[in-house]
Amino acid sequence: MSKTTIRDVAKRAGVGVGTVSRVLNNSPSVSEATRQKVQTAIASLNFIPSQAARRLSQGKTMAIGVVVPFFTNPSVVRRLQGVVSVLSVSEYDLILFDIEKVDRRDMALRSIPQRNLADGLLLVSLTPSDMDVEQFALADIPTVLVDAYHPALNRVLVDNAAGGYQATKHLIDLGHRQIGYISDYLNDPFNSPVRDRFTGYKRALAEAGIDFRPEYHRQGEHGRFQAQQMTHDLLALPDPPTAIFAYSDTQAIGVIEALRELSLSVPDDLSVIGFDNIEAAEYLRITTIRQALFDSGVKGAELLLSIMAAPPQTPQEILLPTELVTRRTTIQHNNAF
Amino acid sequence: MSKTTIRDVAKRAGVGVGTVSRVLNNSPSVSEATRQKVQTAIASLNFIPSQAARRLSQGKTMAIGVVVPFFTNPSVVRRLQGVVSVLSVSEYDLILFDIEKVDRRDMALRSIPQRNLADGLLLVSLTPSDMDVEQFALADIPTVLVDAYHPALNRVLVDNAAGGYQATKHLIDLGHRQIGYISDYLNDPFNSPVRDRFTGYKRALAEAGIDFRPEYHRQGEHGRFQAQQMTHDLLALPDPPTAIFAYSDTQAIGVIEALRELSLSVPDDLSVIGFDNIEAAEYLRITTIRQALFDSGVKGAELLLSIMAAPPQTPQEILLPTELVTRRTTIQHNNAF
DNA sequence: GGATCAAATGGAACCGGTTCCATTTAGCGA
DNA sequence: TCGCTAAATGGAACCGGTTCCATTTGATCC
Repeated sequence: MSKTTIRDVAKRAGVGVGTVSRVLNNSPSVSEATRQKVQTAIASLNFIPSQAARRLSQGKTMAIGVVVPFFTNPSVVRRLQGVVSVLSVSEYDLILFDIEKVDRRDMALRSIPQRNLADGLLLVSLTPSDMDVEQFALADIPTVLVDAYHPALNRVLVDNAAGGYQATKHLIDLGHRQIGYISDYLNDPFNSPVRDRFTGYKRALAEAGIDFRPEYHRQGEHGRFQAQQMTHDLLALPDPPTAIFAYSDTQAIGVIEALRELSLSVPDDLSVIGFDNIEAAEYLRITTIRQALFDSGVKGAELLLSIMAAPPQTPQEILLPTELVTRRTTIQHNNAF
Repeated sequence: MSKTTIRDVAKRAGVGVGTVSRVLNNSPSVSEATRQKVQTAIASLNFIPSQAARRLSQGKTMAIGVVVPFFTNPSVVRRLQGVVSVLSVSEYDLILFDIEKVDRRDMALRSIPQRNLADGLLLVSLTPSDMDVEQFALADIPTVLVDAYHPALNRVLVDNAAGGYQATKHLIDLGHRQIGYISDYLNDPFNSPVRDRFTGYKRALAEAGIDFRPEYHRQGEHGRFQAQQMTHDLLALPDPPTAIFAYSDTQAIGVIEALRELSLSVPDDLSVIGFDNIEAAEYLRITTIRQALFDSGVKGAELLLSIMAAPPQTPQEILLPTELVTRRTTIQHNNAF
């Protein structure tokens, strides 16, 4: 029942509303004696200033909207944790939006800036369309992309092409020449990393003089079970790969489970490399490409805060490196020398 | 630059502000012709109603505050995913608060209802103090606890004592009589599950006529590495346990890593059982106690929404069951029969 | 002692919606 | 055609803060 207002406080303290407001905002131009009187009145009335009223009169929301797709995806969660670690110690509240369905994407992305309930927007692993970007500009809302790209927007990126190259190169260096790639759908317009890693994969193959074999590339919905199925498909090939590069660690886990089903040994029968270095990859000793997931969230949040403080002329870009982490799922291939 | 207001729209459409407001809120008492005029004006001015103003005049925030401790804890994340799955399709926004430090707990819990920026509050794995609860009542803010208990508040609970009993009973049934328990600090006032599971552990021992041996119980900060260390301590005992019950799967992973360091085999040399059934437990084939993590979040969010719609007279309680999931880290103990 | 100026304070106007009451308009029956 | 009621509409007041301008207070200096 916090219906006490600033005017009640003013009356109780025997001062004007402006003075109470000044006390609330630590304005220096209030005498110590008055400040005390007001503080006493606030305490005795159990007064709680209305955030809504403050927001309306100041024209600021003191909130940041964070939009994530598939909140169940572990790498998205890890990035979000980085975002949260920064925002939870900032003066901004974090409003979380989860977009599970593609058809909700457009609606959500359009409605968030419109309702202007946030002073800034952070999109994680989500590529906005040109129309969305236009909306952001119209609403004049500072926006940062994490793990997604748009030329007009500030972004924190991971060098996915380099990562795809590193992964494939690692397998090639181990003597593998038949290397499968299991990934999400390449033609998803909102998922550019899947294409970038594929580019790196093909470049590594080309450099090593290995022809790209389309039948070695399988694509499907992202997920452990789908990857498991695709692995079975790959291994049913007349000339199956000796190593598999999985687009994500989650998918690498699916690959490994498929092999377990077939009583095949990893890495002796087949080498597997993942991507992301999520926690489970460490537990399962999966060789993978580490990308700074948590850090990308941190950097994204920091970038957003700095942009909100001082808007840059041109979109900023932060590029994070990838790194090979060698564990137990990849091994030298015993070529028929 | 969304400085167009409802008055601009009214002028443009040649109607009163009240009528525009009615159109915005789909009031039935507007003629179709007028509605069209207003819609046209809204579209041509690119008008965006201010959420802040609406909130102030309506006295509702249309937001729900969700507070989690240690957002990096996988079981907390899983619960949160359940919460998000419900709220993201509701008409409420989700404001996320993460409390990493204990000293921020009090401040956060007190300030959230105070700033009344949420119509409802959901605390995950976080026990509020009596003083906090008083604040909630004072602010008249509907509150639900998930995985935490307070007599005056609505809650969604897991039967931790039963789970602790099940875990210990399972080990006893396998022939183990020297059973260690690795846990968080028992005296943490805000962590009641740790005590409940301990109670179940002791009850199972007592029923089997096994004396509780204090040296078999180790407690420390929650975490994989801490559990790893405690395992080393336990195994350095003159008469070490043959099985270990870990308070959480995360800690069970630490136990297993310690054993790997000692070149001991799980489960042949030592049986290990965890708690929670997080995803990694499945990958690592860890025997554990399943609790409905995701579902607890779903139930909590649903309960909160229903309470906000119709406040119950007495605090509601939902109790979720636990279930033994047998995998590869526990095995029959070869007793000296 | 009086003039000057800075500090402290009061309070109306404002932020942009919603709501409710007063007023106008339309529809219908006699 | 008049009267009555219901539907549609206009707009002031309000939500509870902030801000800015006008005013009061008090100290300083000549």
